[in-house]
Amino acid sequence: MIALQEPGGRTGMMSDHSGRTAMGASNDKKNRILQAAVVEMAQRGYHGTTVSRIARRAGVADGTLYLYFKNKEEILVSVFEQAMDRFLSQGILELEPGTDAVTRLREIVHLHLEQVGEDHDLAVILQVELRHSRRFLDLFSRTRLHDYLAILAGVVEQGQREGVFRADLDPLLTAKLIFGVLDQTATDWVLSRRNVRLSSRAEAVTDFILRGVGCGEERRS
Amino acid sequence: MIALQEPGGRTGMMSDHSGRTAMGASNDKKNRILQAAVVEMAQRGYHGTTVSRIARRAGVADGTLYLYFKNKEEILVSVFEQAMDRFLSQGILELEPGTDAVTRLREIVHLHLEQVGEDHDLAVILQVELRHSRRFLDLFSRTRLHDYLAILAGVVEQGQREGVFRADLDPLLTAKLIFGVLDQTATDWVLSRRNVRLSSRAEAVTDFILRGVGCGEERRS
Amino acid sequence: MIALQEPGGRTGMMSDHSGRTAMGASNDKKNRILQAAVVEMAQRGYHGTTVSRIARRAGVADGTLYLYFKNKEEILVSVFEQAMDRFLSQGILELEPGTDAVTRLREIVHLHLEQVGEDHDLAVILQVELRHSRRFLDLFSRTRLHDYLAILAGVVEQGQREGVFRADLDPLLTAKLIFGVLDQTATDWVLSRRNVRLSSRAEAVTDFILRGVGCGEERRS
Amino acid sequence: MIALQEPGGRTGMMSDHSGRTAMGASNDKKNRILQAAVVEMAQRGYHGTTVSRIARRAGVADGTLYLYFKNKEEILVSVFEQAMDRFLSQGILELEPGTDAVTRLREIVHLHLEQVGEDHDLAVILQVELRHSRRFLDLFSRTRLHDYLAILAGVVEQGQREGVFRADLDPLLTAKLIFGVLDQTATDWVLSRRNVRLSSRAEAVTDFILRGVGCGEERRS
DNA sequence: GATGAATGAGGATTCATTCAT
DNA sequence: GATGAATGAATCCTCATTCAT
Repeated sequence: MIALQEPGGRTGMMSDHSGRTAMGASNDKKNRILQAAVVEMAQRGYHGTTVSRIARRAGVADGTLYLYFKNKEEILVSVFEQAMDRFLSQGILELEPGTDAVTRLREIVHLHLEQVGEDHDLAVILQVELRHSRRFLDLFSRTRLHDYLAILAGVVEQGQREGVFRADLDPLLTAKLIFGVLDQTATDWVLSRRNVRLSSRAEAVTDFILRGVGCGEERRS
Repeated sequence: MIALQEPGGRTGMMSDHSGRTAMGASNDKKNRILQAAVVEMAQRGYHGTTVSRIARRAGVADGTLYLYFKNKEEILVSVFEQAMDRFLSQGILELEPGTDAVTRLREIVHLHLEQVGEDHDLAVILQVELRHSRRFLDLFSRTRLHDYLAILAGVVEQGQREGVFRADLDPLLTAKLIFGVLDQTATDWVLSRRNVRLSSRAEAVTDFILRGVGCGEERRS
Repeated sequence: MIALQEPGGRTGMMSDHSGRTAMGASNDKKNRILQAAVVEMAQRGYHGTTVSRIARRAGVADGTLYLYFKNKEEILVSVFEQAMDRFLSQGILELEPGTDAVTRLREIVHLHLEQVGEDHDLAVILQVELRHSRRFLDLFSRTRLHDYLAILAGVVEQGQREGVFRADLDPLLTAKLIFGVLDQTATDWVLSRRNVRLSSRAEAVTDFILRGVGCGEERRS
Repeated sequence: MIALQEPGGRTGMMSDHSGRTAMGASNDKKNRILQAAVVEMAQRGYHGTTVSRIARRAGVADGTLYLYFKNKEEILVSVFEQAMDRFLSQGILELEPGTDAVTRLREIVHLHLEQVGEDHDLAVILQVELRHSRRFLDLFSRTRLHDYLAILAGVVEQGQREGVFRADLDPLLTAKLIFGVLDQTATDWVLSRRNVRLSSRAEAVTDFILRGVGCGEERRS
């Protein structure tokens, strides 16, 4: 699992009793660099982020970054991957498939918003910086997002089998629309920066997804 | 065509009867610069776009850009504004409010996708490059997008008054979710670059917005 | 012809009356950069030469170098080519072929040593820095040096036809050995840096080439 | 094999009876470093050679190099000295002076070309890399080369005493010209990299040195 | 003696912006 | 208005050297 340690020197102390200093320290430093890159990128944006600033924030020399990453781009890609990993690994991909489609959808919506809403820096990266170039966006779309959409599409199909979702839906297209709703909600939250929890919108969003805007009368048109 | 404001306010006076030379030429040059910037930005991305390349493509000297724009950023902001203007001005803002909400929504969806799908360069800018930095995203959100969302919210309210949209919807929140669906559809199209027309998805999208994924049975849960 | 102007602002004045300032100035600046590179390279060596130092010596900004040269390497290659051009263009390649082989050989030896001995900075570059890497040495060998050796070999053949050079000599091999004698003489002069003129050794060198070390008795062994 | 001096002077004491471990191992590691440096330098050139690469090739840590050499330059100087030592120690300096001058010259030529032609890596260093900078060239000229030239000059003088070399030759100057011929032959071989043995040219070279290019008729001019 | 992680000075290159013509 | 040569600040990256373990 990829959990970020806190930077700031605390983790250096708590090497338990395992004496695994070598790798522990190395991992620690790499994580400190990544964490510094996250903060820099969230604050200054992808191109405003300089190697020197990351190094300074991480408390290491500029050259040290190159012991852990091939170049600047690799650092930033790692930040993206970490953000995605963190977003996806904590729950969404492991939702037990036993439950019914509606419940699963509800849980996914909740988890999605909860994950994004948990760390504002990572949220900025996920919702803004990650979209930075077509290259990244493509990368993002074709790897992680693809898995995510597959899960959503699976839920749609499950719902169709259970007879609770409309049978005429194209599962993948629908998955993308659902993702659009979630993504827009997250981006709106990142930009508006109100003091509400992002996940507090989960209900309304789920409702929109399940029922749309209509109240049923339109259905026969 | 979109009328671009003159910078500096001077040339705006000498319109019409003065012949097209003075302002016509000026406007022409400025437009050429903007057009060049659009193409460069769509091809190379926001940060890959250099002043020199824009100038070369526009067929003017580097220094000339600074006669029409204060700096590079202003050029790019103008490109964004132009993209938004072009997107919005062609219909959406002028939809006659006489029709019923469902029809209006259907028309908006159709127009949105048609507009974005019309010019691929502008679509890339709108869906990808515009999202690069929080700064631009903020700008985008707070100005033009805001107007757009207001219109969508208005349609939602209209639908509620007409009794065809659920009364418990928050109009603005719902407007954002609708926008999310449209935006995701557009982004997906830009990235996948298939040879389908973007507007061919209008039906499915409208349907999703109006009815959601559920088939009604879930409504009472 | 590639003659170096003097750097130091004198040439800027003497634009005659042609008013060809644009290209004149441009050429002037490029030459100033090249001249500065020559001095830097002679003093600090190939790798001790930095772009900044060249720029400073040339009296221009660092970035200006890149208006005239693609990168640092191109500057240094130009210096080499200039050194070779200057060395070869002034006489050796244009020796009238009417004279007898011995006279021509004598003239070549004299010209070679005179050319190299004329400008110490260029001599250092020619005799030391040019040998800097196999890459340059190869380049040097395969282009300019090749022409030079062909001329020398031609003189050898001429001498053989005239019956004054031994008939059993391989012309090209002999040309290389002659070049070796000249080159070593030049390098020795560059390194020893006595106050003798390099060309003062021309007689002894010619003599060595023509007669070798033996006094004839050895000939029949 | 060439005995390398110990740096720091300490280990030089504990020779022979102490077993081969202490000094043997030390010498071994130092030699491995030098060998690695030779290969790296021949392949990548003087400036392309990094401390890390030498260390990696030698199978030691970067820091270890600094236990045996003060800095990078000292390693490279040692490589040069080793190359020169190896070149000179194997015969040339120990040619028995009993023989006549012509035979000795013939032997020197043969040995020179044989030595250089024996190890291509060392040949590259001797003929190309050593010439990189005036600094190294000076070092080269003033130390080992000086001894070599003295021997050549001695042979010239001997030949003059024996009456087989012309009496009007300046011995040292002549020695340099002879060296020039040998050196050029070696460089040419290194660069052309044909599959001929370098020493196969010994005859032609000796012949050139002894008789020059003339066939005697010119002698009285 | 050995290690190799860490350092940080140094250098090539880009590019937005200016300004003399 | 138009030009484009010139600028120089800014930035990524390399690599010789050190030093705690």
